[in-house]
Amino acid sequence: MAAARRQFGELGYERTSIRGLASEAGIDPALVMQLFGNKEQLFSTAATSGIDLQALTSATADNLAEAAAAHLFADFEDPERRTAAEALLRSCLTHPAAAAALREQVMAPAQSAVAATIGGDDSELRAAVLNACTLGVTIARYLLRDPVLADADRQDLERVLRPALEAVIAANSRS
Amino acid sequence: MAAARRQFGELGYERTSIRGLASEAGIDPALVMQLFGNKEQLFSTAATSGIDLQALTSATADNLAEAAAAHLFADFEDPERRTAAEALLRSCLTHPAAAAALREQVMAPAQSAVAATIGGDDSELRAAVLNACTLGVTIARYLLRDPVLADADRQDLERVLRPALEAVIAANSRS
DNA sequence: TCTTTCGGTCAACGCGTGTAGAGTGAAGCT
DNA sequence: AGCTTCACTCTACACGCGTTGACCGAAAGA
Repeated sequence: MAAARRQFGELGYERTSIRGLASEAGIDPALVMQLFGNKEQLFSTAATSGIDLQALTSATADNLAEAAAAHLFADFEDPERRTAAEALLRSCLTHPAAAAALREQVMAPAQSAVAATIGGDDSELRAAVLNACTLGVTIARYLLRDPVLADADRQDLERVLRPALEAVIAANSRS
Repeated sequence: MAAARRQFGELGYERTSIRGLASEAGIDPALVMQLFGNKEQLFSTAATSGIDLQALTSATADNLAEAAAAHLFADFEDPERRTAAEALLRSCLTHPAAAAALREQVMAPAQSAVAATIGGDDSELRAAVLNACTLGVTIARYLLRDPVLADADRQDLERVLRPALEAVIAANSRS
């Protein structure tokens, strides 16, 4: 199961084979079938478990930008939680179920939580933009491994990113 | 060739088969081999052609945020240019060559151009964050099709996003 | 007109995949 | 001890894939 998450996270859904994953785990491929029924089901249980949006929902308007930035790191700096999040993100552009899961189980709840916190005009759109920006930084840093972002200190990155998030939060009037 | 870009853009590298793409184009799969040699080569010529960073490199510090936002739309609102960009982006998380191409042929040049324009402390890091944010919005809107972002007006989206980009550009002092 | 070349097609190979079903050995119950 | 159940493995199937090399008809050159 840990092997499943690791391979899904590293290779994506399509390139991950049940045979390869089973051999990494030291078990028989057929056992994987017996336990999870399906490659699809294995993926969805591997990728959608361990998603935790509490940090976002419990934030106030004051510390929202900080919470969003911290949330970005919490999912990926901790090796335990990283694999599940990486599995979901890695396949979200090529696997329809992963895209749907990310949209409906991560982005939509996060957006409504953020929208409720910031309020004002366009709160939904601004929440969506805020999440899209953190998504972009996450992808570029941890998945795409853009050299500048991947090698940056967490503090430096947070210091640069936070003004952007705060700008989205603060611009709550139709100009 | 148009069919190749379309399928790579819609399905990603792994799910796109030469057979399927050839039948959409009404030709024989073997002809594709003969013309491009390889699935890999076909992909790289389909995905890396038509990348145009001129809008970014020729921007000044004053209109950089505007140029970056406009650049985001230019690649995806125009159906002609969209397919190539979409093909590259769709596979950038699962196909190593696509990731490398995106990093080295798109993000790195864009970052150095932006960094040169904004200058100041951490210019490289801030350029990377700026590009990551536009990348995130692009992915969420056009690839992931997040409902809020996908249905938003171009003007509304630009109005919300621009303050964020400007904040990254403007925060050019170590606090 | 005969020959060569060339754009294009056909059938096929070898491989890796997800998946199914029969089989096996140990453990637990009566 | 005998039977049942369970966790697990072995073998095999059917399929779709990228790729190849032989083949074919038409255009061009002698």
